[in-house]
Amino acid sequence: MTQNAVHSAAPHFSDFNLDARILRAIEESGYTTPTPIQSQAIPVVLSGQDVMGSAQTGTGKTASFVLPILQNILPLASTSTSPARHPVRALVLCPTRELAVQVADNAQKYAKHTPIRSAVVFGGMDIKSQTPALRAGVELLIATPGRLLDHLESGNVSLGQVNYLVLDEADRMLDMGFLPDLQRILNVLPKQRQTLLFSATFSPEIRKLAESYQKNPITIETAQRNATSQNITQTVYSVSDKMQKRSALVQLIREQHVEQAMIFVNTKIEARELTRFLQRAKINAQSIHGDQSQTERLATLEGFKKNEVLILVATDVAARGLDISLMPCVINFDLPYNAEDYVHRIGRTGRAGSQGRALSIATPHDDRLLAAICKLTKQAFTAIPLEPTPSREERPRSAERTARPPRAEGEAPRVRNNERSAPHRRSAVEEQELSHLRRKVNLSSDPFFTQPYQPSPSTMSDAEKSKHSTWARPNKQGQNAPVAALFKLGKPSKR
DNA sequence: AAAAAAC
Repeated sequence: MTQNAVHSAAPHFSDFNLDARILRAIEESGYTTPTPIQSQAIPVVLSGQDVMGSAQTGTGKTASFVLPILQNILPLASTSTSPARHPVRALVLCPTRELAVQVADNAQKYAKHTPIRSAVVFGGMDIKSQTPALRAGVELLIATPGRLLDHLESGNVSLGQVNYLVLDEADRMLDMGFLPDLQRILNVLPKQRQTLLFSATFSPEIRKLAESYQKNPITIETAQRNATSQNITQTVYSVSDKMQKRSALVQLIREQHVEQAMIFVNTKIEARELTRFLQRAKINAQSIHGDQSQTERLATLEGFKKNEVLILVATDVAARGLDISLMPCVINFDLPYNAEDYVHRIGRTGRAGSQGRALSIATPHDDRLLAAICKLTKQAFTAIPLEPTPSREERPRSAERTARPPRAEGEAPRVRNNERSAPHRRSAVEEQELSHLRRKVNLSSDPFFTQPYQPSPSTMSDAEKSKHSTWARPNKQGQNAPVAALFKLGKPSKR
């Protein structure tokens, strides 16, 4: 192994003291140059120290703990068939089931030429199918907390020899909802262990809390704290009230040429209803949220990865960690309640050096949420208004209106009603009106749509601005011009 | 104020 003595060329994975079998798997995955978080974290994890690692979304945090952990446990991996010779040495905890699956897939990929055994356990699936692997023994276990506790209580697994603990999306794992389960797991782990925390975001409170779970942690930050990826062009659009959001969304999808996107909403009900709405507008949409069966969630995510589904309407179950290759666009239909979630949501795009777009829809009601996002990510947004045309006659008919009357505030969500009013029951008039919305609008020559970023009258210094390259883009049209352009072109023609 | 995570 090269020890990186005098090194002028670009860094390479072979610079680390990794076993040839691990290096081979890295090579087969097509990676040559480690990312900054990998360059910095891997040696520290190999050295045995605790790490609190934060790096922007899509910069390879998973490999930065998986690779050195594999290296560290490799000498202990037995080829014996005795379960007793295969205790769990390393445990990775994840906040969602899909993320656990993804991390496990990665671990499997990097471990494939080694005798290290790994398994993943998570809820919502038959527990019996997970038991044999645990009973046979695995060195590396990836899990969601609840199901892991279930297996612990059933005596399917023992964690008494876990020397490496990773909290992936650590700030989430340490929040109130997870803390009790996490504490119960920590209670059965050896005190003598390495604890690694990784996330793109750490609030000051969580950062402080995290310290109590680690021993002299080395903090590794490869970017400004809580920063969004530079690869993502972020735009915020405003509408005057909540009822405008659906038609604004359809406009954005059509006029911004959104071909594949994740659309985030704040509730499971909204995920279901918005998906239904988009499907009626003949948009290829599916949803993913916690009220679905796990089988359905996994199938939908697979379909989205394979481009069989173009629009994935998601709750924050899909906000963190998920790596969907070259996914080009994230839309916040609702702004998230936590500013950190904004960073994670938009981080589903612009990964591994690719370019991405993030569009958000805000109402005046969302001012405080937007302000919190600006503050956290150290950016200023000027929302671009998307106002409906003034006269009732000229106003574009929203697909929502066409499909069914809008739901009044406070009225119970009409979930069952929705199920019955399937697209084939639409009247001819409704069909005709919907066809307006489906009309393909070619706006590629309009400067607004080839120049999506709206710079803000900034209060930032030039030095600060230079850290946010997307800021510097001038808007020759002036702030209101794009709005007018959008509305003129967005109007359905009366024919 | 909501989502997620065990049965």
